[in-house]
Amino acid sequence: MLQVNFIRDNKEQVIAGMQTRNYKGAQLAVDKVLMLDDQRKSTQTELDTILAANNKISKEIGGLYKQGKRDEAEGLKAQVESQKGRVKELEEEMRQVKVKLRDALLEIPNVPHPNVPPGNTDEDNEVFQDWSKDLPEMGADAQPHWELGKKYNLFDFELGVKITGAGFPLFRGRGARLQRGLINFFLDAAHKAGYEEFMPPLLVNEDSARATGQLPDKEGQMYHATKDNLYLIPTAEVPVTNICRDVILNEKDFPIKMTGHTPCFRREAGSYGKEVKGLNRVHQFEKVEIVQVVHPEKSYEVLQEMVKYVEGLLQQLKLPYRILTLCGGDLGFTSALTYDFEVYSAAQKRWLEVSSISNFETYQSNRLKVRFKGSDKKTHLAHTLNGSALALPRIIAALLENNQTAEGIKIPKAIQSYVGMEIIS
RNA sequence: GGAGGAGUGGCAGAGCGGUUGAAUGCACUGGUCUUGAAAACCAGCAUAGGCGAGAGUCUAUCGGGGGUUCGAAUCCCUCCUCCUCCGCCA
Repeated sequence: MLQVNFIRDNKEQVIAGMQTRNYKGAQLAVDKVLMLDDQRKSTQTELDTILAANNKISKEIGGLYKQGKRDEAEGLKAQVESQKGRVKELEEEMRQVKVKLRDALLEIPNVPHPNVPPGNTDEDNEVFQDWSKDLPEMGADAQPHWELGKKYNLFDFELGVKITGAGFPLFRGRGARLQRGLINFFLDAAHKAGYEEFMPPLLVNEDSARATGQLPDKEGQMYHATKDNLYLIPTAEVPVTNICRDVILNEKDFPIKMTGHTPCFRREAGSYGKEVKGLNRVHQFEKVEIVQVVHPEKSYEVLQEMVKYVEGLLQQLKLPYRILTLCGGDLGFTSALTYDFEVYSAAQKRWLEVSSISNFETYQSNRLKVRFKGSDKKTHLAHTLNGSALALPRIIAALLENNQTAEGIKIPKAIQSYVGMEIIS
């Protein structure tokens, strides 16, 4: 979430940003935050005044007892005692106003970067780099990946249903090896690019889920192990970013580059139809995530670097891709600027999103409390960024569909040594 | 899962009801000294929030939450984490 003081100092900018996102009632939401903050301040001022007086008297009582002046001490005791009711009231008021303020702040989205194009839906996203000119033509007999998976026995949705339910694919044989090879390929690439590799826990506690913003906003998106009150991670972003929670860094620690492969669990409640056919949308999938925590002055430079990095991966895989700048209406609530990567799925004749790279500026770090000591010796919030590099199912879908030939599915050179095959036939 | 012990500043470690936001040591930062460094010496060194132009000042925080008390790091309850022993187990 945004800092109250930032909202106070940049009120017009915050409201304008909310309008870019087609947020209704921006002015009202912002005024509510400021009003609640004023209320918080005045309550604290009153409370602090009483507490200061009480503390002072209590110290005097200590002195009086030492001198044996019991009667005087008793009188002062009564004086403090008389304030207790009011203190309780104010403390309760404080608690309530803080909760209200937090809730109001959660309603305020991040301020979009000036480069964010206006617009309402994914139709309005700006194609910032496009390879659509030489899209592969597969012919009428081209098969979608779910047919190819069946044909070559790479994955089995029916068995996934039997074991768990819809949306839990079972990879087998060469399909499983293809996936494992790709994961290793992505992890090795991240390692070469200077990211530290992590294998984090796949269940997280409430604090972690709250810090990266899954709670309370996206509660329904996560699987919840209620007995232990733990959540299955919807992305490695959650455990990996939480490494830096409540940490005060030194400027020389930047940039912090982290990566990790994890399964991701998403309930995707309400999804159905063609959009979710095959591997297009599933409840459990593999993903390699990259996360950076950087100095605020560097974050947009780093965002470009991350885009270039993901671009490099797709080029090595020889997949036709395009990069989109998300418009105001499609931009994630917590992001200031997001680039989506889509690969072309030749048999389905559609673009599939495989990566989303975002700069959250301080929006995430404010909740995480990731700070650093600047050269001015003060603490400041760091900027956080993350992106998929990459999500597996749709990459696999596109690889299978685009590389199908009469002889079989050709494995791109870059990953042959990882997969241990040149062709799936 | 059962029994016992413990959680204090970046680290180590005192304090166990009264001016203790917290001794001391180490680390760190600045200074003196030195050709430079080390050593020695001097000074500084938590986070968040309120008030204030600022100097500053007040409040909260000694694993988390709650309670007792005029007053809690110190007493009580509860939860969490770590250590030791037993049980179970890939």
